[in-house]
Amino acid sequence: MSISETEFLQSYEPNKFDRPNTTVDVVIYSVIDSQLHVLVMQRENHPYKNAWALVGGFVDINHDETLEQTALRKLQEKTGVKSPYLEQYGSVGSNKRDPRYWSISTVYFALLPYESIHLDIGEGVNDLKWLALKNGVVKETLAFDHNQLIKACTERLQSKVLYSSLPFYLLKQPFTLTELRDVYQLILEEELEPKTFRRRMLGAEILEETGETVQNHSKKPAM
Amino acid sequence: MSISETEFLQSYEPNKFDRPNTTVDVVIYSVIDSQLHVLVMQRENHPYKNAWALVGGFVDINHDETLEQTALRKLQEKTGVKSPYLEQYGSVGSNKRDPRYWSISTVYFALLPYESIHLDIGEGVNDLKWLALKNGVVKETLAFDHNQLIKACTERLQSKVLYSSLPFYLLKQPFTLTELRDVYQLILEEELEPKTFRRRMLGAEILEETGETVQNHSKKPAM
DNA sequence: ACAATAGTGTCTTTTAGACAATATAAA
DNA sequence: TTTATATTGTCTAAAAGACACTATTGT
Repeated sequence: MSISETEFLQSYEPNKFDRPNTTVDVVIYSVIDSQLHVLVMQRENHPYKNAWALVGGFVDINHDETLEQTALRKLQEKTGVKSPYLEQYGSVGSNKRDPRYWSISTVYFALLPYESIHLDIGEGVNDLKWLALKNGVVKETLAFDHNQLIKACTERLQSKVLYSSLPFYLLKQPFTLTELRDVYQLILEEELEPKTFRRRMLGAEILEETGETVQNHSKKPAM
Repeated sequence: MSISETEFLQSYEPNKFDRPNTTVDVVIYSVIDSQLHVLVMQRENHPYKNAWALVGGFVDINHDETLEQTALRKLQEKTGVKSPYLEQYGSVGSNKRDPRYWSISTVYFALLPYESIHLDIGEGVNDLKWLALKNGVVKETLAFDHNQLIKACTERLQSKVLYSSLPFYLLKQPFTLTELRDVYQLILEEELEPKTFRRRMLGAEILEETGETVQNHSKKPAM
């Protein structure tokens, strides 16, 4: 009196149970004019019509093979970048965060050098713009819980930065050690001792000296 | 020629779009006989009928208000524990990981003192058992991608342990510093200098001395 | 007294921080 | 030469590691 797994799968009906909506949102970071920014898009449709929101959208189970592919697809649609630094922050899910329905959003964050970005507004979106981050938050009020998501992602980013190479992904290669230190300082919102910073970076043996020099103001460093 | 948000919401039909199945799985850690263990349940139904799997199940949008509540519900059903240490690892989602359908699992991990657990098999489950962790993995092959999930969670746990108080949640209070050190060593799978360990723990000012002593083998510490 | 384990003293090494000193190139 | 910024030297302070030593209690 039992069926095999094959028989079970053949008769499986996914729509027999109520399920949450599932979306992916991406916090896209870049450095513009010596300030950390996040990309947002203006929604063309309800809910939150005309409000600004994180880059994101529904998981398309007919085209996306994985959650990460949903994130990459959204990111590429808007910025043209195919292989960014992309990391999952985590998921938020509740019956309150989206007025339509019980909703889960899996949140990713991406780090892109500004020079590699070619914005493309695409469908379902009125406009795109960059919002400056100050103290880990943006001033403008965004759709859904997206202000909170930015805050949480930025805290995660800050906590990971000091002993990692994440900020590399915000700069176009090659870069000087001073430029790199500036980016660390932007993210952490605090000063770093130049000497200590160099010691750590060179000690980590991730960097490679190019021999090139820069005629910016005075001397020039390596990468 | 446009409708208001209220009108939009009234006519919203969630089932118009295909959506993934959404589940929550919990990696429940506890220390038994000086070994780190993970709780698994034997599935009563297809798919993977009779195979062992992490404690978990579908998000019930009619009863759960948040994703975390789904995790807490599952955890309480099986262990009776109401307020464990619970943290989200993240989500995995793909069209391959569940033979039924495109599936997202949001993975949590929990730390419980073994003494506070009262196992309850409940419905949909044949049996429950603890699997010992060795080198961050369990020997037995589990359903779905659950072996990978345990591995990933354990790595996360290891990376967070050293400068945190997480292992406190695996011990029943009060405990001795030696017991605490043993737990750190179990998780990290390496020896810790007793002197250095005491310095750090007492320096962190999270612990409180009880004055009590233990007649275990010889002398006795504080908490 | 001895064995076993808890806990301390203290020396060495490593790492971070502070900050003065030097180097280079543009104006 | 002056100025601005990059880069180094070096002293100090804090933390981690090593390891021998002392303390307590059951046998």
